[in-house]
Amino acid sequence: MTKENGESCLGEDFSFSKHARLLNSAAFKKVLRKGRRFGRNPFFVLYWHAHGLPESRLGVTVSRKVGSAVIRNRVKRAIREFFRTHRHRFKQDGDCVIIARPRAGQVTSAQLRSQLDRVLAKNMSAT
RNA sequence: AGAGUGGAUCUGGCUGUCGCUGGUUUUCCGUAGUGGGAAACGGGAGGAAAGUCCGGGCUCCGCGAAAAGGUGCCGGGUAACGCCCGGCGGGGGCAACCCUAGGGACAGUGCCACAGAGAGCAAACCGCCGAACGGGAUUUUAACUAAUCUUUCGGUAAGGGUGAAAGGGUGCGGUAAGAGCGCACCGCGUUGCUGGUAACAGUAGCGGCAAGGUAAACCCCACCUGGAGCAAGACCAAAUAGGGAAACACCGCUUUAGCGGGCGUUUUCGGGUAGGUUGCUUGAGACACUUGGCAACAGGUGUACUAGAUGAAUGACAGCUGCCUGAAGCUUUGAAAAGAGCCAAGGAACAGAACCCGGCUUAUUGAUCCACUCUCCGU
RNA sequence: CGGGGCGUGGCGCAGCCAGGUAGCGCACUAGCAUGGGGUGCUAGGGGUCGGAAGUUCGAAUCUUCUCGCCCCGA
Repeated sequence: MTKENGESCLGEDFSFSKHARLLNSAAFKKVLRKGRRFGRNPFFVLYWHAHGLPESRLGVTVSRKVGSAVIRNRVKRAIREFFRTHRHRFKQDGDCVIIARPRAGQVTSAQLRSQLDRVLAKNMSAT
């Protein structure tokens, strides 16, 4: 745990194991109720809740309104890939929940990544 | 060469970097035990994984019948089926071939709107024909002579008209006019014979139109089905609240023993939520060869083990290269029409396992192979 | 993943089981009553019943397939 933690602080580790994910319904509810909405655009809504642990975690919600099972899988993979590669830009001591809105199912993966980049650049500096 | 029919298979490949997930091996940390981390190796979506329309396995509940529901030409296959195969009947196509919920309407009940004279033990509106005689009208005649119309009674299902459907069709005879009234052929029903396991087909005799449609209306007949579903079920088991039992302390009754109460404290028990483990992937299986069978399929031998996630993995990026379309231009064959090659650029669908099988249905890109039919040309 | 329900004018609903005329309320248009508006009265327009096949003489209704929406089971 301690070794891996030191690497992640340097921003060189691109792994994304189970420790970095929200794994049950209670964790999601905690972030959505007690956390704060810090970013929003027509494709996503982002929530943040500080938990005190040294490692940041991610939860992704894609409802059935986004599209079929193939489209939902594509959106989830794009969001997780972005979190994995841009993890150093997120704050390290909290949980993040990204909810995809219905328009996210109508664009390509590259467009999803650029939209996430814009919403993160705009809102992380403000916080 | 063109047009078409049926069936089968596949759903691009290779390399690199960064990731996810389960398995095996090694190793590190920690523990009474369960465990946590790292590295290496080799696995990781489909023909429909979909819709959930059927049939099963598996699990729990129930176990007497009935009700309710389903299936429906015949024979076979199958664990079973509403599926598949082979036949029969009907319909379509020049043909290869395709489509077909296809039992029963003399067991019973219901419905057939509108239109039409009549619509379910049928019916006479216009017609056609005959008779009655008397009255009237018109024409005609030497003459109430003849004809037509009108009235009444009767015959008729040929023709018209209505309708989805009007109680067989065509032809000849027959008749006052007509009619299965008679005859021939077709159709229908029925009895036999022949072929076939059967559905049914063929054929002979008889009957004489008696028997309209609708059962995806109720229904009858034959056969089948208990209900729910892996979020089934089994096991482990926090925090909080609540329940049972015991002990201590307290209160009431009582001389004590003891009995009762329930505020409190401690211990303990079982149920059970979050959560976890299991069910969970080796199977009525797949592939190859072979035997039987027209076939579906069945038997035998051999080979390999081939996804198991659970806020839910199977991905992202880059390069090279096959496949398809291919503007303009260039090269080339050719008299021309047109064809071939190079090439920018673009395209590659439908879609994501959730306990597992067998089917059906629906969505869909491109390619390859096999068999067959028709038309044209050449030999 | 599994189990149920609903699609009918602009909106909310009948009609479907038992097949032949698509109707009700609000809304819309026009006229009348009023000095004008509201209100009231009269008249009218607008849907082939989510889509496609089939059964039937005939389908919103019966059967099959399909599309969309909603609800329930942690």
